[in-house]
Amino acid sequence: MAKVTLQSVADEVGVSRMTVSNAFSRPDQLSADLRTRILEAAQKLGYVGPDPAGRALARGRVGSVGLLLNGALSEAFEDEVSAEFVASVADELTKRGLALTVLTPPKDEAFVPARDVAIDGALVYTCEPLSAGVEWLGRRRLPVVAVDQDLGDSVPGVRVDDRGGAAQGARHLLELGHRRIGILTIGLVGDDGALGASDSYPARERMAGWTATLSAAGVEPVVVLAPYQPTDAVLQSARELLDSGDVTGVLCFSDVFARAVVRAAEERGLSVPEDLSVVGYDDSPQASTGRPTLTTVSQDVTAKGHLAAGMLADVLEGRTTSSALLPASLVARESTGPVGAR
Amino acid sequence: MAKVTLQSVADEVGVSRMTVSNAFSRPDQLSADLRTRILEAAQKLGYVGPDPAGRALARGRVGSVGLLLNGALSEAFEDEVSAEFVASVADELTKRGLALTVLTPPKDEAFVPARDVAIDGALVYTCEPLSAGVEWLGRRRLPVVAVDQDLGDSVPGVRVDDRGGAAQGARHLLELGHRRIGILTIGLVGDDGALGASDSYPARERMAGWTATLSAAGVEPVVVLAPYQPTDAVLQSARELLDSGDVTGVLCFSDVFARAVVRAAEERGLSVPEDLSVVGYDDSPQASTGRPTLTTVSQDVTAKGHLAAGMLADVLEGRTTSSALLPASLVARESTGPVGAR
DNA sequence: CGGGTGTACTTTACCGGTAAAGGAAGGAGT
DNA sequence: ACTCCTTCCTTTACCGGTAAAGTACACCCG
Repeated sequence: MAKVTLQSVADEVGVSRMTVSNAFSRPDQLSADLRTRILEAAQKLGYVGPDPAGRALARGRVGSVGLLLNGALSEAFEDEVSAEFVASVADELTKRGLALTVLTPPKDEAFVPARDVAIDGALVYTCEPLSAGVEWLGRRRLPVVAVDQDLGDSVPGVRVDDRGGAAQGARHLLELGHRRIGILTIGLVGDDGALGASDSYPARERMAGWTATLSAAGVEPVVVLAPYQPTDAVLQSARELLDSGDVTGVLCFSDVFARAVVRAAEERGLSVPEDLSVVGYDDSPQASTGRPTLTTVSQDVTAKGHLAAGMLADVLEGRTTSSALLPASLVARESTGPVGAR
Repeated sequence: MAKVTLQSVADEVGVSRMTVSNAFSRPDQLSADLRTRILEAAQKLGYVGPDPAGRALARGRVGSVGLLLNGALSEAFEDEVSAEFVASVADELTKRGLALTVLTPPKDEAFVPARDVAIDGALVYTCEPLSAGVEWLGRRRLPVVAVDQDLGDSVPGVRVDDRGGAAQGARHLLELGHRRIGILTIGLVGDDGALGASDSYPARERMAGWTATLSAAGVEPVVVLAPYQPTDAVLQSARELLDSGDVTGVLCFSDVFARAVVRAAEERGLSVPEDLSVVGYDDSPQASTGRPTLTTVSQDVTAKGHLAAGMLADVLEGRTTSSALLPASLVARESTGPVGAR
């Protein structure tokens, strides 16, 4: 079967190639009658519609944007909050006539998604700013929207008021009378296998929010780092935190971390919140599902996704956009209570 | 800044366009020395590398494959098991030099991802077979690999032995002495809002495995349907199941369903597994994390993703492939026990 | 009846690459 | 010295579309 192109349909009907193109892409440019005939001929020949690759080249737009994620892709998808974000991004993009292409970290030099995949722009989601992927996107001069991250003033972004959210969590513990407070935040596994502080936007901002609030009250927190994964490593860090200081309250980087702290507390015969108050972060589904339900900092992830995707779509349509800062709010649940309640 | 193309670099160096193309894409076709000069000139002019869109048209291959998901995208991403699958697919594809483009269900006729996005092939993941997306992929004659689904003999696929897995779950309960058994499986919300049986491959096969095994033992199960989402609707169905029959064991379509059953049981003052045994499905993280840990049916989702992606990549490279059936195995944990243990 | 305004197509001129065949020059083998 | 490879670069011939400007004819109006 010879390949079916616009031209073959044009020949069949006896019109110009351009007219067939219009029949599919700009119906208002030809008479309804001719359009019908063209569509029928196309059907007969088995022509499905304009080839996206050819169209992309001619139009100069591909119709798909990239999503650049950090290292382990599985992390992003397995985390309920990230997953929700990705879903809402895809959702909004579809509305705007764009598809979503996942830009994974390259396995080797031969194929680098951020360099080799046809996209019109990209969303950069919690990558460390120095990521090679970000650099390629820049070299290609692709429009980029940063999410939960600061890529400089020239790159518009959507960020959450992580500092403010963290501050609310800290204030909450202070108001409950806690003075010996621990922080379980995220660390990056370095080359030597040891954990170092993460300089990602959320890590930095949340830490800033916590420490600023606590030190204003004269409280010096005990800080312990935990890796993003796996579960037992997180649990290990949680144990470490409980053992290293006699804390009555813990501020966590995520709800997963908070759950680990709760578990470590139970191992030690401590009840939450009677003996230990725990504040999570993200308000992921498990915050309200498990027991005790977690006091946590909530953000509207869906709105974040819609907004980020919309911003990128706007930029691609030639509109100008400016960065946005979304609010975060404390949700008090069962995992926190007055100090010394028992 | 004028657009920088292969040609402009060629002019700068004084070689043919083709040579510059080779410098980037086929280094073995020119001398190392010339290649260096070309790369330097490219750098100087700000030429990043061959434009993916142009390359796609010329090569006839785009370098990206689609992933067609069912209705709500958020479902796929929020489910830990699906997320893991997607991650492993993306992982394997990257190794094979392919990117992953998410084909969302269209919001309107104007933009239909499965029709309008440039891809070389697609993975179809648990879509109801009659999905419009699948049809478009067929019309475009794109290579497709089906996952957890039967798209006919002409479409290669990766499936899990859901029937066998379900049978193991059922046999497990029978061996523990259970004779009054309930099944909480998935239903589709129909147009009228009522739940109907799902005819998806996993739903059909698991049900077949359960009922075949149970009826061979002379047990007639109580079957209740639950929607995939949201949590409280699932819980409602779980309550219904417990109320509608005096069962001592329940076989569930997923671990989420199983958790709902456990919760409904607790509401009624029943302990798991003393008063009620519950079998989940999928062995998702929450099966081993929460309490009680869930007896469930495990499958190697990562292997499934790698395999499916690899099969598609093989097809694109001209190799022939045949469908695969992966094993499923029962993992006995705390949520099941001998009938009448108390 | 001349001129302005649509409507409906066609023409022209690209979009940015790559595969495969073509040639020219240098070296090895006999 | 002649032939046969190789190596390295160039030539030719597309890949499948679209934007924008051009042409032709019909219609409306004063």
